[in-house]
Amino acid sequence: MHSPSEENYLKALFALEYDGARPVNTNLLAARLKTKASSVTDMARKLQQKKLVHYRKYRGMRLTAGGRKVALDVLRKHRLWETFLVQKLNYRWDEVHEIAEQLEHVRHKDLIDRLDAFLGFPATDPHGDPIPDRRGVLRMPDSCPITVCRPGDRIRIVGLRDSSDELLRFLDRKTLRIGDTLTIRAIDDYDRSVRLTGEDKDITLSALAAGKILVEKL
Amino acid sequence: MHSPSEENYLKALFALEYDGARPVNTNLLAARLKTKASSVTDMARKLQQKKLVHYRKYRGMRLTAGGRKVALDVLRKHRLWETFLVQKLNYRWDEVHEIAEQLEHVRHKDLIDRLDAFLGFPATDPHGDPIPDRRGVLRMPDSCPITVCRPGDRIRIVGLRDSSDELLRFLDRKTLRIGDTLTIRAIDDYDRSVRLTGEDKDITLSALAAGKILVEKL
DNA sequence: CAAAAATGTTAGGCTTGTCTAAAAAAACAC
DNA sequence: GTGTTTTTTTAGACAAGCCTAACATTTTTG
Ligand SMILES: [Mn+2]
Ligand SMILES: [Mn+2]
Ligand SMILES: [Mn+2]
Ligand SMILES: [Mn+2]
Repeated sequence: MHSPSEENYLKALFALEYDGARPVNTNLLAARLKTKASSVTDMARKLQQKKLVHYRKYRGMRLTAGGRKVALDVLRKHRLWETFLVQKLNYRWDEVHEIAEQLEHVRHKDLIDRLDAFLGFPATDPHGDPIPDRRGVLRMPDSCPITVCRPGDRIRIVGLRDSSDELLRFLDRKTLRIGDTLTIRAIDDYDRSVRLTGEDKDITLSALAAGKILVEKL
Repeated sequence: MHSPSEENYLKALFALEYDGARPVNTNLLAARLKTKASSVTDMARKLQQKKLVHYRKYRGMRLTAGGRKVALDVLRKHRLWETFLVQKLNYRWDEVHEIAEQLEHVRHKDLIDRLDAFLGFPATDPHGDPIPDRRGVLRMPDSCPITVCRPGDRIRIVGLRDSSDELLRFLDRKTLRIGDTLTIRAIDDYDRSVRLTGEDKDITLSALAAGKILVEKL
């Protein structure tokens, strides 16, 4: 079907398009995949032949409907395996990405649907990212960064703008987790830093950090 | 470290040595891996360079201590993943081999030890094969084929001579499983076929089938 | 033990995925 | 709009892993 490498390219392509890059530039994809532009060009031609992307020389790539479906299948696998690793094997949320990066390429008829059932059909992965369903439908999160909240708002943390290990460990140090319920106490006029309180916490976040944390208003 | 292909060669080498082939012939390994003799020769040279096998032209291969350890690690992973697939994802025992063939190559510091703990440190896989411990120690099974039993013996099925899908499905049809306790009723003088009874079964096995089933006497 | 058969190795080629360096095209700047 | 800078593609190379066909060695056999 598709090689691990092809799957990685398609998943990266999906992520970049999701973030608004349309079409996706050669160098952008190269940076994301830590590879060289020339390798990306080679893969672009191969994926185009397989009708997984639209590609015109010097004009970048876009996923076709078929390529998008493959990308969503890989994303589903990635996020379900991450959920397994955290919920069942007690990994920390900053340790699972690289393992899932390998597990997402394991291929078998209904392995992933059985894993989904075993995990109780989770809606999101350990980082708060929505898990595509088996048809490839991705729930659009109804959330906003903390930076757009007002003092007095009651909020719940539902996701992150990115899941870099640095951000994840930062949140661990602040004892903030997906699902936490908090109240915005104040936003400082000088540096837009945010003071929040929860159960038994009183936390101050820089505007930089607050901008990475996605919440829903309660 | 080692590529999936190298790991597959080492695991196959271990299995063939375990069955008594020492040294292992090029063609034997080629048949086992469904590849060509010339590919095996190529890999022999590479594994020798990595000091994972001893190899002399025209004389076959033998695992070194290092190669044996790698093979046992892969075997451990294979059997633990098989156990996971059967116990947690409800796969049948004849479906899990090919999936484990992929999962065994996933590499991460203590993934397999965590999986081991999650499964409750199983001693054997779904086919009754012993699971090497983390140091690479493989418990030697104390079992014999049904064919060497005598009428009147009380036995427990503990393993199989091979785990081919055909044998596994044959045993399913006969409602025989690992762990079943049975009594040998008779061995026919004409064709050495065996009649056994258990809980609520009365089964006749050909000598061919009986020779594949490993039991311990109670 | 010499010829024949079986087994194993080498030579050369293919594919996938990667890279560097050179060339081409596009975008930017004045 | 022309020249410069940036981006992208092409050309050519390489490693891994596999293949076929030709050749070499070992084993078997009469
Ligand atoms: Mn991956
Ligand atoms: Mn995630
Ligand atoms: Mn394998
Ligand atoms: Mn097994």
